[in-house]
Amino acid sequence: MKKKREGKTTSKIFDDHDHGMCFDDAIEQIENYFLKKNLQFTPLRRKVFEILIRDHKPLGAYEILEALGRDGFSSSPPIAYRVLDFLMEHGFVHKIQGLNAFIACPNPNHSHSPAFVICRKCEKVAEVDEKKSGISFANPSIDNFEVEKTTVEMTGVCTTCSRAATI
Amino acid sequence: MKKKREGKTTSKIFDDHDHGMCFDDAIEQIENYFLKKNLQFTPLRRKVFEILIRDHKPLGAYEILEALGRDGFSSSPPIAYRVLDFLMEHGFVHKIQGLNAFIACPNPNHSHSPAFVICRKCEKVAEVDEKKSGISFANPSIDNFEVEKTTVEMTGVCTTCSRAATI
DNA sequence: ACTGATAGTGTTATGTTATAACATGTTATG
DNA sequence: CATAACATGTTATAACATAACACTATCAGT
Repeated sequence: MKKKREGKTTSKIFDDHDHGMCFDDAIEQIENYFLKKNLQFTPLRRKVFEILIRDHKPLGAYEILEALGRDGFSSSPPIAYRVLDFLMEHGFVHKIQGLNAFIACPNPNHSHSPAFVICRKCEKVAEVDEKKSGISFANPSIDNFEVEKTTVEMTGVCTTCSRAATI
Repeated sequence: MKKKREGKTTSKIFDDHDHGMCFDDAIEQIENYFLKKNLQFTPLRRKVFEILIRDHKPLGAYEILEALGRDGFSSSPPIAYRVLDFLMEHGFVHKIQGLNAFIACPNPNHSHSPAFVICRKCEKVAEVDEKKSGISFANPSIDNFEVEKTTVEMTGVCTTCSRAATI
């Protein structure tokens, strides 16, 4: 029951989001990936990923733990952190440093140097690619240094929130 | 006793660091800035800045607190966090998200969108400007979003550490 | 000088995020 | 079917951060 994205034209980063596609595609992709790599997509790992992809918003580790508890899993901290580490290693989850929170990556084939746009009011987060972000961070190379991983986060206010505010 | 930088030519980001200049210049700059802005450069604020600029490496809030305690100041957490917030507001301290640590900014006149290079082995950190970093993040502008602040951190291994390792 | 506003520091308590260490269960493989 | 490797569970604690309130100092206006 795979939905296709409806024919929107605007590229409003926080709005043009067809969640049905996201969820189903993402589950399928992660299943395929794990199969191909001979990794176990266990019930716990599946559940954590589902929790994250369901809302597609950043969740703290302890929020994830609560959700796990509600669904009958153990809810002691290491459970969440271990699974999150695992999913992050494989690019299916990213940590949003500015929020101490985790977000699912629906498409791990994306650049492995994601950038995030974070609204500090509604705390919505969008993952953007280099072109959209106006930020270029491909292959950063520094004298005397080998870059392994980049963290790029842009915090501000989305138009929805700024319109809502009197300020 | 202001030292001038010696005539090095390489731009080895982790190595070409004349600390004497850094410290004295930085203290002078922050004093002038506070004077001009009619802000108090109190003993506590001075001490926190000195602690950070002394080693010019990232320190956790609790490391700073220990140092404060040794120097006769109170060492309960809010003390450090308040001063750090204050110094960050004015650009003299930055937080390194990837380390939950704070680093002094010797030159707050730099771009207000700093980027950091972090060695995950020795945990040394260098602040780089856009040109050096190969990363361009000036005026990032996103559809439907007003960027207020950017966080850019590049984690990897510096050549000193990678030479030292057998790996 | 008195009053009140503001800013800075101190203190206690607690909230939040993350990991260490070890026990138990489960799966793949020789 | 033994055993190595992987996965999960549990307890305890470490590390990071803030809330709420008390006290002091400084300074502007009266």
